[in-house]
Amino acid sequence: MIDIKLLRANPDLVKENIKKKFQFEKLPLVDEVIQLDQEYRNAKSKADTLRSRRNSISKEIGMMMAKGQKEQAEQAKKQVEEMNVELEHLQELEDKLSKRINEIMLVIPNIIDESVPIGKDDYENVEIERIGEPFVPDFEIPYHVDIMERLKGIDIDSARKTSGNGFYYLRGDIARLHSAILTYARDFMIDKGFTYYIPPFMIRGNIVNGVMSFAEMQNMMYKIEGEDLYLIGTSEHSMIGKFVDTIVPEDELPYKLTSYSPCFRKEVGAHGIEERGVYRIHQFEKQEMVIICKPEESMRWFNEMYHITVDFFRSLDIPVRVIECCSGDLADLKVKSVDVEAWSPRQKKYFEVGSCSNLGEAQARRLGIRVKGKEGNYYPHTLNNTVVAPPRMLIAFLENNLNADGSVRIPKPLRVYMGGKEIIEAKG
RNA sequence: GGAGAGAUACCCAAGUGGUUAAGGGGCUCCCCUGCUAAGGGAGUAGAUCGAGAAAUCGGUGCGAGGGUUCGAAUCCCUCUCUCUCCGCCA
Repeated sequence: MIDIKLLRANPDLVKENIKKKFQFEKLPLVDEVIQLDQEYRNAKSKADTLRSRRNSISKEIGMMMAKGQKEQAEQAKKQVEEMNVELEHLQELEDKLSKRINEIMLVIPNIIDESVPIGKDDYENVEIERIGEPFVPDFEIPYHVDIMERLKGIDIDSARKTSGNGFYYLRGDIARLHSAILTYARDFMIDKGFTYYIPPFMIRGNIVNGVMSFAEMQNMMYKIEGEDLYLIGTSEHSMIGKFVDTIVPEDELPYKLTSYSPCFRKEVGAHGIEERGVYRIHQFEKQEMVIICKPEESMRWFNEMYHITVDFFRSLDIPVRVIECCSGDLADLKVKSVDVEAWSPRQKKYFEVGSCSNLGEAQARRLGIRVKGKEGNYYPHTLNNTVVAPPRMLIAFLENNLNADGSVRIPKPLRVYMGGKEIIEAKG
C-alpha cells in the first residue's frame, strides 16, 4: 500500500512501477484513483464546511435556550435540519468515494527497489549468490521420507489415521534432531543480538486482516470453530500484529526480533499437499526473524538478514544459493525479496528453504505502525526472514549429511543439542 | 462455564444533553536555588483527514458500530475487549 500523496504528486513513477511488474491491466487505475481522489477531497471540503456551520449554530442554539429566546432557537433548528439533508448526501458520496479509493490503493503495487531485476515471472528470477560447493556423493541419495523411515524417524501412516494427509509423526533421533535445529537456531539468533519471542499461536480476525490479504487468508488460515481465532501460518503474523495501531519511540528502533512458533497452513491453491513427505505440509515449526527499522536503514538490514540464514545453513555444511525475485514475481506489498535455497544432492538442484522480504513502509502503513520522530511521526520499514523451518530443512540436512551406510553425520554445532552424538546410526 | 465491575490523554481520574472535556501524576520549557532535592510559573487531547505558499483554519475523534436530537463522553440498541471473584485445568 503506497501513499496516495505520492501517487498524486508522481503518477508517472507509479505507472512505471506497474509496467515493471507486467501488470498492465492496473495502469488505468492510476488515473481513475487520481480523479476519484479529487472528487473525494472536494466533497470532504464541502461537507466539512457544512459541519463547521452546524457546530457553531448548534452552540448558538444552546445559548439562545439559556437566555430563553425560544423563537429564535426554533428558527435556527430548522436551518440546521435543512443543512443536515444536504450533509447526508455529501456523507454518502464521501463514503462511496473513499471506499473505492481504498480498494484501488490496495491493489496498486508497492514501489520496488531500483536494484530489483526486471522479469515477468519466477523463470526470470536471478541467482545472486552461491555459497558452498554443491556436492553429489558417489552413492544414491534416497527420497527424504525413505531416509527417515530407514532411521525409524517418521511415521506418516499413523498421522494419516489421526489427522489426514499433510501431517507426520517424527520419532526418536529425527524428532530430536528437529528440536535440536530449532534450539540451535534460537541461540544462533540470540547471539546475533535478536530478542527471542514465543508469540501467541492463535490470533484474532482483525489481526489476520491486518497482516494478509483476503485471498491469502482463504488459502492459508485455519479458523477455530465458534471463536474469533485463527491458527497462525507463521509467527510473523503474531509478531507484526503485536504492533498494530501503535506509535513506537524512535530511539527504540531497530526492533530485532526472532520468534519461534508452529505454523499451520491449509495450502489450498496451486500445489496443495500433493507430494508424499514433509516438503509441503499442514503443520511445521519455524524460527523467524523480524525487523522494524528506520526507512533509511532497511536495505542494510535486508542484506544482513538473508546473510544470517546463509550463515546458519553453512554452519551445518549445507550448500545454499540466493535467488532474487524479479519484478514480476515479487508480491505487491514487497520492495525487494530473495529466497534462500538449499542444495539437494538427490535432485541435483536447489530448493527453497527460506524467504527474506523488505516490505518498505507498505505493511506499516496498512497496519498503522508509526514511529514518533523528532520532526513528526512516520512509517517504519518492516522486514521478515526465515531463519529455519524444519521439517522442510530436515530434507536438506539429511540429504547433505547422509553417509553411504545410511547413517547421518551430525555437524559440530548441533552435537550439544543432541546429547553429544556425532552420528545417527543406521538401524538394523 | 457462572456472577459482578469497567473502557475518557503517557498514567490515574472527574464529567448524566448545550459556550472552552475538571483535577492530579508524569513529561517539556522557564524562574529561584544550584551538587542534588525541594519550591514557583507556563505548556501539554494524542492521532488522523482536508484547505492553504505559509501563519493558520476546519472536519473526525471519549472501546467499536448504529440510533434519537438543532446539538451526544452523557440517552437508546448491538457488539468487542479488559479486570475481579467462583468453577474447571497444564
